[in-house]
Amino acid sequence: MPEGHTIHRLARDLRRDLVDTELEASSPQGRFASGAKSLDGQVLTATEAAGKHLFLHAGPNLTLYIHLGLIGKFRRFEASTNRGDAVRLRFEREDFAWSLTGPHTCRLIEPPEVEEIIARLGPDPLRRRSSPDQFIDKAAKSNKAIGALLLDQNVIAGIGNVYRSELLFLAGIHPATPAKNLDGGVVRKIWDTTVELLRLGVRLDRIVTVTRADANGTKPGRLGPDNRLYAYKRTGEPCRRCDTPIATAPIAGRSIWWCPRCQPAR
DNA sequence: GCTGCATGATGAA
DNA sequence: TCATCCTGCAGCA
Repeated sequence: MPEGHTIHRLARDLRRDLVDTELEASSPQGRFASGAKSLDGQVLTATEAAGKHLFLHAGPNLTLYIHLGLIGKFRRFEASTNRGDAVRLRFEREDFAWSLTGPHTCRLIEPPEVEEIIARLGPDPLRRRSSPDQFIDKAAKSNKAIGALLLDQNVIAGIGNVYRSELLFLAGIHPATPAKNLDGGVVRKIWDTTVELLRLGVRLDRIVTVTRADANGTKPGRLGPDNRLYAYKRTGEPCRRCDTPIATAPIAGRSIWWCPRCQPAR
């Protein structure tokens, strides 16, 4: 589930649940035993998300750095449903627990590394002061397909495989279009849409891109599991706007989906 | 029960 | 570009 919206939502939920409290940390599965031991008893001071990277600050020089990767999850369980198994890190409370499974990265780092990680990311549409300028500049100079560029975290941080298909659908751009062929205004518009969609994703805690108009008046939050997206994984199904079958092909090593009519090749 | 895939990133080739 | 890592679960026998 992890694109940028997931991580920012986690930062928010973990902040509400755990900031200013003493952590009760353990590593049931054992792979983070020493880290959990270091965190145990520390007070969580702040949480922070940058792109798909999550930072839990426990004091001025101790930060837990988590990247969920493709299959990682960080979930909140009621105490009664709290299960062990593959849990890399658990924060236990009286009534609930946060359980981290399958993360790509989970380790303790110090402030300089936090800065390095954030510095090498492209602008994150969900961070307050981020500006699209760098993204627009890089796009203007890139020979890469826009479908590939949107996945490059050094160019724009937080977009994943679902959002890249959906953003290009909404922009009416064929995913194989070289980024530098796109007008700056078009790229800026992609950014604006990304801000909008990621924010909605944080609020709903799920990816929804279909607009009200295309959902026949149904509120996006009420859309069923099969009508929240325009293109992603809809191979052969009719486009929600023009009924043309959705196409797919690999770009940057992963499948992308588009509507051949709404997003014609140029 | 087993296989393969998944909203990701990396290091080797 | 490809294999690899991490886990869970849909789809299949």
